Amino acid sequence: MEKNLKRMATMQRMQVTGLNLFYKKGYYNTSVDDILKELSLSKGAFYYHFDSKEDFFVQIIEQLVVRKVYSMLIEPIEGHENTLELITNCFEDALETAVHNELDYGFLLNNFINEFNGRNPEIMKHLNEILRIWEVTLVSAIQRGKFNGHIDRHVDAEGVAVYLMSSFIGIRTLMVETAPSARKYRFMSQLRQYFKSIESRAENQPNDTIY
Amino acid sequence: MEKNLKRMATMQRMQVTGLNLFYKKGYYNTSVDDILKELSLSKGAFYYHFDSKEDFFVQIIEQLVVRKVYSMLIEPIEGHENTLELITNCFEDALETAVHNELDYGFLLNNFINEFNGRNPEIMKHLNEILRIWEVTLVSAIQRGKFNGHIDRHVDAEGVAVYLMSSFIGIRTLMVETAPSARKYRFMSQLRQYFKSIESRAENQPNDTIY
DNA sequence: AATGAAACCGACCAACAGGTCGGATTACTA
DNA sequence: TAGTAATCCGACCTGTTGGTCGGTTTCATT
Repeated sequence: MEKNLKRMATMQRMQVTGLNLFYKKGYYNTSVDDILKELSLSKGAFYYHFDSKEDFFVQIIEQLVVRKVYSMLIEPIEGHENTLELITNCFEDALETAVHNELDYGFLLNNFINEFNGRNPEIMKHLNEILRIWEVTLVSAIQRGKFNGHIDRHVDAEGVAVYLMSSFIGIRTLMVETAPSARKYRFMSQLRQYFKSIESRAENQPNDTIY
Repeated sequence: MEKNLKRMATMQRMQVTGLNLFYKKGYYNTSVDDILKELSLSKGAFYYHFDSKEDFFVQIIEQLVVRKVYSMLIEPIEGHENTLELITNCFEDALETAVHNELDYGFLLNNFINEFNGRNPEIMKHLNEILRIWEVTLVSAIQRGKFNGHIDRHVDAEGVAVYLMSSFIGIRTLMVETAPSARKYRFMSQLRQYFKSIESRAENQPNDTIY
């Protein structure tokens, strides 16, 4: 068990800087040597731990990307309170992080999906899987909201989920390079506006105490 | 004038297949030879007409991408009728085209922005410029709507524009590979829902004849 | 101290990238 | 039809890519 410690450490070091570079420069535009140079490691070390560049990236997805998406977009909306509020805060936090991130290149998933779509089905499978989990999480959050009475019973949970994902993916692209903070603010305002339109009507009036 | 005819024809042929390949495989992942092979042309012909691969791409943006965005997203919403309806129809058409496009790789602008962001400022300048024009067009459409009385006077035009762009960019990513038609339908439903929430109140009631 | 496995090094390879260039074709003009 | 300019060809150059491999270092165990 403890033998693997060094192995794990090296692999993780590679994966972390690998993800950073892939995110910054793109997968196809980042060479294995680029990553190795940053780590002062050799080709031998790399191919000792990973079968290929592709295998390396798949492991990055499974080890790092999945976790990132989980902690950023999945777990924050798994509570049982007012789900619209949960989602609002979740998006707010995620976008705020992006604003303060000095080097922002947009939504990780979006970038990679665009890069691999139609080119690498194997990797696309992994990326789509993450999207699917996000979607499922959102759908069940909306349904919880409907059950809780926070969301109007007539709204289409799947529709709302798709709409939310779309807008989030898009705003992350729009926030790179051009007025991220202002755009975040405008986006959040309109998101709240939209949420108001799918809230249960009783929510807006004082006569919602149905106990 | 007529001398340039052949020149123009060849250049355009190169640009058209160039754009297709760049869209399909990405800029960095498409070699000049790839394009030339498809056209049965030689390196010499390419570098006779274009200074470099980058120059080639810039010209593609100016000649083809700009026009595409214009005819697809700008011109359709420049009318003076109910602008929310114009935008709805515009998005509907654009997404429908995407659904029927056998090989769809997402929103052209989004793909390229993700690929060049942080890597090629020169090209990013051109892409951001197109985004800006789209934004301006949307903003003035919303303002026209407010003036017309179709849109509530209190809504933030810039906010709506950003929200619309975001959602469109995002849905185009979500429509690749996974249930494009269903997602398009859900998206459009929610877009209409959102639009209802920014319509002028009088619009929803029969007592809106203010003449 | 000896040993053997795990971890790492770095020279090397074939394939391919963008770009050059001297020459061959083609097409227009006189 | 001769000549000249526009167009195109394709061998070639230099640098980079993902990947290989024989060898060296590191380190726990005996």
